[in-house]
Amino acid sequence: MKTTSNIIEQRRKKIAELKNKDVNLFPNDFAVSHTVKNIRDTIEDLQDSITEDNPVFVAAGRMMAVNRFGKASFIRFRDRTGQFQAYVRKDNVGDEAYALFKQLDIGDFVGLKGGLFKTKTGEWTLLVNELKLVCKSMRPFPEKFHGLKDPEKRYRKRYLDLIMNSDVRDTFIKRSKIIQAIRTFFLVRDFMEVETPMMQPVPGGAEAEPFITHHNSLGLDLFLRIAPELYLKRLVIGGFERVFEINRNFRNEGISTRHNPEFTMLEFYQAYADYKDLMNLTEDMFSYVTREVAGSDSIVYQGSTIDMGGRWRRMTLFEALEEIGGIDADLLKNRERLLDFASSRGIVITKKASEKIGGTGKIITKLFDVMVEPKLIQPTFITGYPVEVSPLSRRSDSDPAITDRFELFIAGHEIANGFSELNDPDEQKVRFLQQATERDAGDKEAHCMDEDYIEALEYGMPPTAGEGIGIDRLAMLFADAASIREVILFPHMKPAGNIAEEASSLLN
RNA sequence: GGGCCGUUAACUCAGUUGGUAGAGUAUCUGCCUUUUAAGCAGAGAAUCGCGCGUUCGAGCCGCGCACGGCCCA
Repeated sequence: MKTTSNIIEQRRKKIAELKNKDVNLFPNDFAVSHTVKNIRDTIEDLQDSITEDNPVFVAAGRMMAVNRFGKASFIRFRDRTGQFQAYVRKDNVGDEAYALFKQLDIGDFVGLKGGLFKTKTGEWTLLVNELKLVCKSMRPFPEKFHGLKDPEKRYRKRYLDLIMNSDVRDTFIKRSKIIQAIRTFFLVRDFMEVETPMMQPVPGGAEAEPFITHHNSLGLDLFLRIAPELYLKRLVIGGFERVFEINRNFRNEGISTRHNPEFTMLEFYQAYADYKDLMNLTEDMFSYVTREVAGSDSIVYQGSTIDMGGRWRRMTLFEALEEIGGIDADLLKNRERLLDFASSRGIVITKKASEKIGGTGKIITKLFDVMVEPKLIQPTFITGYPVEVSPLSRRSDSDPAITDRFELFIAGHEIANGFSELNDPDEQKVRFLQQATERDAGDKEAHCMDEDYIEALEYGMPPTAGEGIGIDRLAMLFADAASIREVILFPHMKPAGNIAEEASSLLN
């Protein structure tokens, strides 16, 4: 315990007085029969026929503001459906209840019963006949006008952020709606929602460094999943031809405005489809979600209007590099010139990518990240990814150097990644071995060999296409949020001092 | 990992050249039965993120650390 503030002491004292008067500060028997929305809907429906006696409402909520006038007061209270004003008069609620009411604070929960009237200024207001304390708050709330702004406090005490900042509330309501819309979209298309392991003996399905955990009784190290991909494809092999999962992935990498170590991913797989089908499906899905969530075909993100309806531009990686990145086509075929070009632009190519013998895939995708990606504001599918950066994708029939794969970019962010699945077990094995070589060379993000997955493929996976979509980044788009922390309820933070100490002593 | 910025009352923020800390809101007391950032009168409230240093003297200058934000890797 660090600070005991004067303001909290005062409140504690008041609480002690209430207890002495046998006031139950935390009752659990107040029966709520109306929400604020019910009240507003009734006003909408009945209008002029409303009197102070009829109809009568019983509502409850947190007191957000109080204007006291001696023997009468206005309060504003809030429930999950909205905020409403109530008027508490001593001669209406009685001396005893009004005396109790005078002891209450902003932040307390109250139960209210009464009819409706219109104030001088024309605002419909609950005329309280009965008032009960439903829950006492022991701490002072942030100031009503400026609210809670300090980002560190907002993230650490998200509950206060949600109470004080309505735009934050709206963001998370929106996020929930996005996920529900996606779920509906898939369910009506005969996809089945599944859950696959979060703890995996071999981490796979993506190129990333995993978190390691340990199972005591099995004496076994396990990895928090970096992707569900290989398990979802096992389900396709098992006969679930259309599956999707919306769940958390964990990647042991830095934290930034676009990265949280745990993040939410949608992955879905459809048998007898290819990557082109999925591009069409993605357009349909985004168009549907946008209409459901934003109520139109477009959204505004960081000042740009983004058209989410209709069909989107499709171009290959090389086309994008030439046309948008302004890179000469001949350059793209020459490894040394590519490296020179990158260094002349101050683009750092990692050692493992530049030293690697053979393909130029990693150099090219890096150039793309820097020179093209930020410019892809309107939704754009990029296709033609090199085989070496796509270890799980099916090789293109027309060009053996590339795969049947796309990525989707919106507002300069990678939003989705999809491809026709590699279902030839022997080739998959060769690809894994290639990755293993890179792993041995020090690339911690290279894909792991997964023998069990190869065996599964050997039983036969029908032609299938699959896709992953970052839900957090999607939520950022709809919420017009510049940072991923604004769309994750409890983003990861370093523990604040004493919490870290307490946690370590807990383990010892 | 690097650069820049921030951390002062419950909240939002000021704080001059280095001279023992200010406002608004919130809180407390009194008045007030149609307010809505209510009003009037009064009062209380600060380990200036933490540590070390410089100095007669540090919120302010220096060094280190912690946490956070933005940008870069």
